[in-house]
Amino acid sequence: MVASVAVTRGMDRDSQAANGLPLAEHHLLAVLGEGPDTGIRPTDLAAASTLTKSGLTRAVDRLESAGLIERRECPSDGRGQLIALTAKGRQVLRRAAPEFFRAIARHFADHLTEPEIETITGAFERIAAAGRA
Amino acid sequence: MVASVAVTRGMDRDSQAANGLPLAEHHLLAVLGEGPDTGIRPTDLAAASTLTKSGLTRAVDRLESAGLIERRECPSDGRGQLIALTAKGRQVLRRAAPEFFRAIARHFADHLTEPEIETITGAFERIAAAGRA
DNA sequence: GGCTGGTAGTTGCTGGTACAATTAACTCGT
DNA sequence: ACGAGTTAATTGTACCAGCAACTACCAGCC
Repeated sequence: MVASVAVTRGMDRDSQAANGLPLAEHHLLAVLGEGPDTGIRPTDLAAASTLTKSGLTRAVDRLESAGLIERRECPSDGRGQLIALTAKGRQVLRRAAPEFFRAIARHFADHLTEPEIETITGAFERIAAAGRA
Repeated sequence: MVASVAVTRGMDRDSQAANGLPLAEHHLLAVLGEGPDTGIRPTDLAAASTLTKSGLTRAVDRLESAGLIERRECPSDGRGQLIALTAKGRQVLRRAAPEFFRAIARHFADHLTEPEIETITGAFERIAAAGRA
């Protein structure tokens, strides 16, 4: 717990310094960047992030006001929507990526050996999946 | 990040259900329970927890109002103080411990193998130490 | 077709946390 | 012994997150 908070806080500081975005919001952009261009459903985005549905709503509000993402209507479900990166959002993400990876190294990966990283990645993927269940 | 938030949130729910205390506060009691009976300095307690100094001040306020800990004057430093468990706090901690360990198992350890736990414990201890530096 | 049960997303509200500035007390050099 | 600089803890402020209640929409059954 202590370690994860230390890493998260360090990354959050760096993220804010680099592009003004809190870590959670940068992470949303990153998830969107890896998804289909048509966008991702808010519920799925919440599950892939560290936020609940309500927290996601506000984060999406902020990012939308900043012009980094947009809400689109969902063709298959009148209640739902699709969240997608704007061109600006894509650019911000691309420019921030190098520093983001350096931050991961500084706060996390540099303290570990290669086999440790393998182990941790696999184990935590399993835990995250269990949390979604 | 996603995994650690999932674990933390699950544990927090369980902790609140078990004894009405948020995870962060239960953790403070646990740290105090393992320290010397004379108490621990707030700054050290903050470093051993997930809180900053200011967050710690409020958490200590709450736990003190609840009668679980007490602030004592620090004999060696007039500015400082020593935070120590009260008898009631010690009792609450003891009663909550079994369920707390079950929660760790449910949300974390049960998903992992023994060697994975070894690896992760060592690695994260290192990261936590780096975060304190 | 209409009704019942369930799901998607939003909003009012409350509480916790961090940051920065503040006060009080310690330490070291002269 | 005194003053400059540092450290311990608190507080004012602003923000972010979650829960629970709400609205709008979908799906399946009679």
